[in-house]
Amino acid sequence: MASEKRKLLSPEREQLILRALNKGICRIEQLSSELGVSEATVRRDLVSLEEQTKVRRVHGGAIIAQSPKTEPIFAEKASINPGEKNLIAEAALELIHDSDTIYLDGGSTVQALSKMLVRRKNLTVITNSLMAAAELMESGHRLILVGGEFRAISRTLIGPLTANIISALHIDKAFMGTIGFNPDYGMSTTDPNEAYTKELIIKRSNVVIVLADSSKIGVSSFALSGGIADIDILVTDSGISQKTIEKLKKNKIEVIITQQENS
Amino acid sequence: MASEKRKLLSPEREQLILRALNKGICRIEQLSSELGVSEATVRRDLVSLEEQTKVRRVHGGAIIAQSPKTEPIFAEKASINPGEKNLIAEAALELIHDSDTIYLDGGSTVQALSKMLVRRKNLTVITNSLMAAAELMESGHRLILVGGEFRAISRTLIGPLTANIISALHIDKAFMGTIGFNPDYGMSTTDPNEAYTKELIIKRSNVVIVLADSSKIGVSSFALSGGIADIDILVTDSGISQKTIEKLKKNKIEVIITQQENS
DNA sequence: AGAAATTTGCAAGAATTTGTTCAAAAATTT
DNA sequence: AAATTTTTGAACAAATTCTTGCAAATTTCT
Repeated sequence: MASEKRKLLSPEREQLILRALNKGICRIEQLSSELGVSEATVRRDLVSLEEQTKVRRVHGGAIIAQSPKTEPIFAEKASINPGEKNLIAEAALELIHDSDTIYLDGGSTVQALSKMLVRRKNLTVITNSLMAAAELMESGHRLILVGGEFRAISRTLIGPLTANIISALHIDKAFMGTIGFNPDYGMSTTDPNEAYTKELIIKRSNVVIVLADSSKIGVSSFALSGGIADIDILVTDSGISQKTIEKLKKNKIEVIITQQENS
Repeated sequence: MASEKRKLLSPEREQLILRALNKGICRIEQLSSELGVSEATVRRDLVSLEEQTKVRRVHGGAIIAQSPKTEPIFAEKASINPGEKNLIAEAALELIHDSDTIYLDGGSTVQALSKMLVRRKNLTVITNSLMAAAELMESGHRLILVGGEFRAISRTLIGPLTANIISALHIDKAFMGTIGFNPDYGMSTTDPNEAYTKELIIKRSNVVIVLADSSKIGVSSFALSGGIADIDILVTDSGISQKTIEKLKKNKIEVIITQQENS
């Protein structure tokens, strides 16, 4: 779609290459013609990107590396730090009361919360997460899926189509997962379509609650998915720094910190 | 028959092999023809995948290493006579070509069809069935869920909210399951909301294909979910009566009858 | 503008990958 | 248990892709 005649500088090309690679694997020849440079140049860019561990080079092309900017696949992610995630989910559960209308976002922490919802009654649960939906199928709660395009890596429904249903709903409390949480800018995630859906939800919610363990804090990913001003409550663990807490409180964000686990 | 336009890079092949293996396609020869590469190359890929402990090689093919990863997301209820349903699904699969945009309804026969879609490439699959969605999660096809209220008994999304997304879509071929199929009145089902969603889909589809084994024919349920005039093709088994076939042909419905099984 | 530094494109040699062939190994049948 | 068929592993050739050195072009700095 972009055949620019103007010469591109290497940082610009690398950005374009990364964007192309986000859609999957790309071969050298294709990148060369899309960017209008020789294959040798593409190779050099890829070498540079590989040194930054952003890309994995393979014979004939390259694919995005599973770096901190990319999500681990769902199965792995769930097992990284289950104890911490469950503590955060427990704290979040305290915010949910019988007969609430809540939204559950994707992500393993929110997934942990969904497992606990049997302890509440008569909820209306709206979600874009197929994992959460599977969990709640037999729960007896009213369950609404937002619909939209399926994103395999996060097992969520995302993209413009989600707007059709989300705009018809009203949500009391939205429980959001995230890839990165930056106390200055807000939440970020890897996929612009996923970010888009998150922003839609935030607009339709009375209270926005972010569930993020402290390893997410300070991390920035590709696409901004909700600014600091949109967030009402952050639930996290004790790994968060005092400085960050102060900064968030200045932005009127309530910070809930789980108790330290005794090991 | 297979669409082999460009060369695939080894990571792409490995991805496809993993997908195929998840579906039970496990012989070297099958993988070789699916991917359009020689058997030696498939073997080399399998060796690589085995080194990553993603696959276990056996004489004649390979099997996936971690089975309890993707399978138990949505529990599957054992079907009553899977043989007949699979035959119907096989016949329906012949109506689907690479790059089609299709809709998959709920029901076990349509579910059987969804399992076979790995044999097609680059489909856009729209569905309201969580079972079908679970099946297609790793398939590589584009997958769109319609969203809406979840009905536990059928594991489908139904009701007025589904209209928001369905009305934004256009469908080539809709594969519909049903509870009852009456040659005079059409399809019927037990839940009015489910019937409502079925009718929406039928309105947005070029070709409406009903998958119903002969035990459904003549049965009428509570809520009408699609008149005879809306139906283009019926795929069923040889239990259908000649009289019914005549009646349907008068209504311009093509009847596809599966071959009798030899046991 | 001119010079220095960096980047880009090209091409030859090196390295990978892929398909084919064939003997050894494994499974199946007689 | 022997014979037949099938599958596997290894070696080799052909084709593609990668690396590297070098000249031309572009950008940057003074």
